[in-house]
Amino acid sequence: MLAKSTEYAIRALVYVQLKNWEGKRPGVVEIAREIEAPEAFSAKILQTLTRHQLLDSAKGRGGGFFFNDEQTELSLYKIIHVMEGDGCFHRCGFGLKSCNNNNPCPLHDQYKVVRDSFYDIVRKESIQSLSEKIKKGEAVLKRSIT
Amino acid sequence: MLAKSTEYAIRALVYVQLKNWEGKRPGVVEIAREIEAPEAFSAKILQTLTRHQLLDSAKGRGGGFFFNDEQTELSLYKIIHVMEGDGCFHRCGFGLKSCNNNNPCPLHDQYKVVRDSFYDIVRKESIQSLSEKIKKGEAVLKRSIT
DNA sequence: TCATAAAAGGACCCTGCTATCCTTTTATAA
DNA sequence: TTATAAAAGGATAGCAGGGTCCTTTTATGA
Repeated sequence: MLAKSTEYAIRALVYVQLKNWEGKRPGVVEIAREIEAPEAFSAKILQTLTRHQLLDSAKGRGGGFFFNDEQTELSLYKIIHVMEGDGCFHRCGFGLKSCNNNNPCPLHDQYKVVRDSFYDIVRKESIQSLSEKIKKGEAVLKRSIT
Repeated sequence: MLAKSTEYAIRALVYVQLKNWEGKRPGVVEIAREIEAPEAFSAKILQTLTRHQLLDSAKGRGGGFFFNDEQTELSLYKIIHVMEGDGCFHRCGFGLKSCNNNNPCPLHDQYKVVRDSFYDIVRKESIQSLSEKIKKGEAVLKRSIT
């Protein structure tokens, strides 16, 4: 459903949030290791996120990634939008270009329900809400080594 | 959500079903034109479908594609399974390899609902049920020219 | 039996997403 | 003020999915 780069982006941002709450600013190497993503590719993705101002970064010694605006919640929708556009919330499940209520494909109504409920999730959930769950131990960011 | 080739496959099969009901066996050229898909690529997909026996074909003059087993419904699930496997019904929405009820990612429960309801749709709906809708004029197979 | 219409099959190309590498810029601590 | 740690950025490789083309096989109607 989501592109791999988008999945990495979300995992990376959650990790940054968790570290920020500990007063730390992780760098690319650490982030990539912890979210189990390739290092160079993670760097590219973090670059994209900072360029679009979903994230802040500090260069030079002691630098790293962090959220400057601690107030506003960063919804998953915003991240998806930056990483791959929002086509997946509009496209027809059947592949038709002009599928809508007036000109519905045979799957239109059923698919719409699925697509819309996914949309609702990514509007509601945010980097902060996901990070909270992990902090509380209700969820995990990567495979638990056990 | 679905691969392009899977979308073409479903549209092609629906078209074949509609034509079969008229007592006709359409060929690749006609099918590709009517479902608005590239001809050579459609041929590849139809080949895959017949090889997996979701569809029958007759070579030579007067040949074409058709359903031999008129009784059994062909669910969308079967088509998806043949075209791209069923990974999309099991994969974690967050990209984690070992995400499950015991080791949930922060999106696990919400995403599961979406994924499962999509699964239900493709188990219930079939080439026949979609074709019926089009026959009754409740839905369209391609952009209505108007 | 032969010309022809049709599907089957194999080889290949192209594009976009995934991923890597190397250089440049920037900030800081010593 | 200089060595170093870190992100930014550009160029490019790898690969899978999407797509094309050409040859082979098969059936049939004339």
